[in-house]
Amino acid sequence: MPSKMSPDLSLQCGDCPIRHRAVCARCDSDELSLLEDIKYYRSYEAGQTIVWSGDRMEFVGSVVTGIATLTQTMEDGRTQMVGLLLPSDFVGRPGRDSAAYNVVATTDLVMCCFRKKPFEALMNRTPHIAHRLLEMTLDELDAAREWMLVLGRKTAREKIASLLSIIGRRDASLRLIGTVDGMSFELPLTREAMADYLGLTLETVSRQMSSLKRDGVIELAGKRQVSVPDFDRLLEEAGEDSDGGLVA
Amino acid sequence: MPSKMSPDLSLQCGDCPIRHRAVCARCDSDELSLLEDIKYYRSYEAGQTIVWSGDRMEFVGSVVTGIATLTQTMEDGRTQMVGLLLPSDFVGRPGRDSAAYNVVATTDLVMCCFRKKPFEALMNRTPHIAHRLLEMTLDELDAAREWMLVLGRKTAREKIASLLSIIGRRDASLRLIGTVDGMSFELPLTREAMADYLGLTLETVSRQMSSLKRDGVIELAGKRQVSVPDFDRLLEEAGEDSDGGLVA
DNA sequence: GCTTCGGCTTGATCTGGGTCAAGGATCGCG
DNA sequence: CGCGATCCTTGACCCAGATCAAGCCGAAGC
Repeated sequence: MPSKMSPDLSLQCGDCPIRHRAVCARCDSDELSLLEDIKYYRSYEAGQTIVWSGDRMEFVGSVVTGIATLTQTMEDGRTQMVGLLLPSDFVGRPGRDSAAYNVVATTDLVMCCFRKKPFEALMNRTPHIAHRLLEMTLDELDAAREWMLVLGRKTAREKIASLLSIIGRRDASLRLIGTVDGMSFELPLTREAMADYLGLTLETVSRQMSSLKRDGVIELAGKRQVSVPDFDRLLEEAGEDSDGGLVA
Repeated sequence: MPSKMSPDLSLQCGDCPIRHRAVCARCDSDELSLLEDIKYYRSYEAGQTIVWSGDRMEFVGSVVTGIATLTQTMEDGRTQMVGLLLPSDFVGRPGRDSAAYNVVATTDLVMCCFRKKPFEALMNRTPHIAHRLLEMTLDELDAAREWMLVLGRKTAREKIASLLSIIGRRDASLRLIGTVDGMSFELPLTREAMADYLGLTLETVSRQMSSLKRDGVIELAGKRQVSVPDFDRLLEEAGEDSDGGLVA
């Protein structure tokens, strides 16, 4: 999960096209080369489950390209997404040996993985990395709690607007674009995945998307390409005061 | 937030009646005495706000007695509880200088506080403590995500049952009682606070409590004293498979 | 070109939980 | 002992969003 507070200061890891948020900005090249030694890449196809909740997880790592989601499921099939992983986000629970959620690739996905044992050893030897990991976990916790407010107290329309603002903001920061008025991005989720994120049904998601479009809050080119003529308007629809909002 | 996975292994800190979950089990007495040097106690009255979201927070610490909550509020007053702090729970965000949520004492409360700067310094010098802090944050993250499923996908009745099962379980573990059938505990929350935790209204909470009582899932002595004749039945009502459930 | 299929939209209807409103129980206090 | 005050319960009604159902659209395959 993203952070508004901690910009991505981390060093480039070898030939990875993304920067590993797990790697502290203060790490020297020695430490980077240690990371280099234990890393490997893996690709997954859209729809593939990377780990099942409860399974042993033998690596940690970062998303390089593509989108993954963390979901929880009840026996009767109700599912709730509890995390959205975009490029540069970290996956894994150092110190835990099994996954607490299903991790699913929703698009084709490339991950840069580190074998867990050596990574943990490195982490224990390298306070900066441990420190950065705590930072990241606190960021995720903030994001999760922010999401609790969305799930518990917002209307369907506000939920959709909140999700769009988060994805838009995240997309802009990945592309190093300031939040100027008028942004445009590709929605990386199906209506169903959006519904699972928001605790809604896909029909309600669809209706509210149509409604936001009808009211000029967003424009849709096709079903997935979204542009937002006025970001503050979107934030208002999301029930957030136009500055900050996330992580008050 | 509690952990099922990490039992409270930490050493007793000086004269605190609780064990500080922040302190790693492997800490030696030297480290404990360092903690001893920077700690102090504070009391709060029921209803008092300990920190406001966004305010500078100059300490971290543990709840000694009483209950506190973490809440987020929208401008129009809708509020969502995002964390429930029971005795021995840790409060604070090492490395962050301002609070992300309101911290409110819902009963009279005593906290054992550590001044933040020295605590962070100690943490940086003491990998075990840093490690334990990461553990605890991961536990809180699990709890928050578990709660996202509750908020997003459960019915009112399931939400109530989930909350009761969490409080009951937590209470039992504090008192070192195994989850034998037949537990009994004092509800530390008003109906309104329960509603804020569950994303419901207080009327709905009240109705569902009555309904669970009518159906023999719980018994109520007065408004706050709850007994659960059959814990598995409660878990079933909560929509959880009777083992584990939390943190799958 | 036609067919199929997954993803999406839209309509009609139903219902869980919100809202509004009227008390009831328990407590501390003068 | 009566008076608020706080917290809780219960009833009547309503509406946002779920559910059920019927297509639409665009890409892939033949």
